[in-house]
Amino acid sequence: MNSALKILDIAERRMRQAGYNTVSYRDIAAEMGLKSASLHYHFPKKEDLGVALVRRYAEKFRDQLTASTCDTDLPHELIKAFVNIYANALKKQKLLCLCLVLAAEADGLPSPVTEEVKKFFSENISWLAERFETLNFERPADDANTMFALLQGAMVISATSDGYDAFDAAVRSIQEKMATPQ
Amino acid sequence: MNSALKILDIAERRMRQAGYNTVSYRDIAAEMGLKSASLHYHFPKKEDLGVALVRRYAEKFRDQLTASTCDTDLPHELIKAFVNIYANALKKQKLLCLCLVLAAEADGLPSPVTEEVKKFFSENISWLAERFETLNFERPADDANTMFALLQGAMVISATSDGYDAFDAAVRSIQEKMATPQ
DNA sequence: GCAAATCTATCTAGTGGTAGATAGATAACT
DNA sequence: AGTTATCTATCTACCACTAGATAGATTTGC
Repeated sequence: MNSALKILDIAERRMRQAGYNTVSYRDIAAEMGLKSASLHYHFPKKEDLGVALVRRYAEKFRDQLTASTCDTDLPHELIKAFVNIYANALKKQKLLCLCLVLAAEADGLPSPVTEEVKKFFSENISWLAERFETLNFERPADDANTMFALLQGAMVISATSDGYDAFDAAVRSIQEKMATPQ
Repeated sequence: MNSALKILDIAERRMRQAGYNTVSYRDIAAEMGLKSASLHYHFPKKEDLGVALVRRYAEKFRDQLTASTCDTDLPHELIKAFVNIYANALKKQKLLCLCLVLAAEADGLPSPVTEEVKKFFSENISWLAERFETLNFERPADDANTMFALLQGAMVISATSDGYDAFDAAVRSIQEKMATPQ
């Protein structure tokens, strides 16, 4: 019953560490104490697992966006809340954004997976743009793209760094420039 | 003689499209009209190929930084020149930064490869920081990290996008905010 | 100057291992 | 009894990598 969930949990963690192609049914099964064939019962093809993974990830992300911390009229607070979603994942779980990792190997992915990743990006950038618009930013769409891109970039750079200096520096600078839109 | 170069060219292109683990000696050899075994003469282990690839990439990047377009005292021009290095790769070759792709799957890479990627990032951010410093930016180090992270993020997002709207939007916004540091 | 030795770059052939995936049996729960 | 979930066993395809041979170019020694 919760085997499917467990598979998703393990697959997500591993993919966020090393990418889509490095993760194998064998390894996931071994960590669960199952045989790799059993995983195909839950996710017939790896592509199915990939799609399910991104869909669940997008859903969890949506939940975080509707959480209390994002419900503010202060630009500074909103930006901080959004940044913290990724900052927490990076520093506490030491994991990158699933969709960032997948997008980096987009051409090597089954196209249904790439499609889901694409949706995740456009959905989140749109969400940010809408919020910026209600906060009367001058260029809400551009700023949303900038904010989102900056976070993804700061994450991927810190994947090979020892600490989080690069991430913090990148974020610090943008927070100052964006929190005062006028 | 230039087989090694050809291998590097093909491997770089393929890795920048689909990541390290998706690229195989077999596929590279097939494209060259050779047998995969022959590739091991030039690069004994895949790890050797990976390291050589990042080193050559870093070198080519260094050359672009010392090119005439980057030799300017106008913040606006410098930023534009730096942005164009990646914008050109993305739009003309439809390729992401090699190190971005590799960093996204860092935990699945041989550690010598990850080390080279790390060097590439720190080297380029340092270069930017130094230039920003001579241009009297208020926070040169932070701005360098922001600039670099933003570009990497904008690239990875546009890997799954149809056009370059997201990339252009992200870059447009940062250019305005950074070109007027005071 | 010629012969021997070495180097370069490729080949054929094969190793052991891992990938995702399938078929069919079996167990467990309801 | 039927559904759910896992098993065993197997398949085909691919992976990185190695051994050993070969043909041609280059270098070395006499």
